[in-house]
Amino acid sequence: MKRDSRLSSVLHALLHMAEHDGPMTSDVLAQCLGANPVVVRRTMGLLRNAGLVSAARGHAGGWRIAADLNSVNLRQLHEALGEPAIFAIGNRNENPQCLVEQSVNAALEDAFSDAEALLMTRFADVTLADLAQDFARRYASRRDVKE
Amino acid sequence: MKRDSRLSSVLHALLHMAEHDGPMTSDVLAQCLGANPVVVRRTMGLLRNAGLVSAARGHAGGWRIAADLNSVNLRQLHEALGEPAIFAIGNRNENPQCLVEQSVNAALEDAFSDAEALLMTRFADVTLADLAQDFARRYASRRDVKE
DNA sequence: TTATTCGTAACATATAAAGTTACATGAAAC
DNA sequence: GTTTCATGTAACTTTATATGTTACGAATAA
Ligand code: FES
Ligand code: FES
Repeated sequence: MKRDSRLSSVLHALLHMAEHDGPMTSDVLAQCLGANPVVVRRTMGLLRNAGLVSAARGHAGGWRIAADLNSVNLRQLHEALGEPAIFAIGNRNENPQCLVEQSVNAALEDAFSDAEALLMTRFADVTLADLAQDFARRYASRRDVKE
Repeated sequence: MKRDSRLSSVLHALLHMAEHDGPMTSDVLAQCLGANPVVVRRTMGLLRNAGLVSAARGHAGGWRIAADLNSVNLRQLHEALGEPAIFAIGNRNENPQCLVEQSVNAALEDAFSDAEALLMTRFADVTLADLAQDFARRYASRRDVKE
């Protein structure tokens, strides 16, 4: 299965934007991510719909963050992306008449929903500001190594 | 992404086999699951490699469970299937030089590995015997409704 | 008026799960 | 021993979905 990497992508883009003055264009972000500008627009458009970023057209246009880094967490971003399916493993048949399949599905769904709940809790706990700080720490320690 | 439904499939097959005397052929299981006999052989073959089922060829051949229902849990089955990827969401680039991406990946992997650990714990807690019992309960309560 | 940039539809490609065909191998029935 | 039944597997096809690409319209500033 091909994994959905949009959350990773938008995080990368947002952190890049956080470290950058002024708007960044889809083309620049796409080059940064090793992705396609249209895909960037498509994906960032979802964040725009959620009010997390704003877009401006024309000269000196592009994307900028429209929220406080402290107030945006990973869960919000996941939601802004439409809450895509988290698991690559699933039930064969979601609406089985067969009682055996019902038992199987119930057991699996129990386990998966617990794991999903934990993941969402972890996501809610990490803000863009946290990531920016982690980046700053990594940046500083790399400079230490160089010196 | 297309979700991997093999765990669900083999559980369905195993419970069916648990309720059934004698071996069951790939064709019968496939019909039960609404799947393909070759896919059944392919998938059950992994369980055979793990010693969980045995296969016999020729007349009166087929698959049978080769372990105590109490001693087989969902985690073992997941492992027997080759521990396929659990998440449909992932990092864009697993080996980034970019420090921003490193921060993003680290944060996401933290959250995902916690969720995966919880899922594996839940899986380890559910045995085939548990599922068979749950099935028996559902079967009984359906008969109650009918009467 | 021109250059730039987003917005979006339509189509193309890539990847992986599941399905399918084909045939070899082995075991029981006759 | 020959036939029938069943697994074992390789090779290929289909299907689903994420991502990429092309094309063009709309808005905005130089
Ligand atoms: S921050 Fe732009 S390439 Fe990673
Ligand atoms: S148990 Fe065979 S169809 Fe569900």
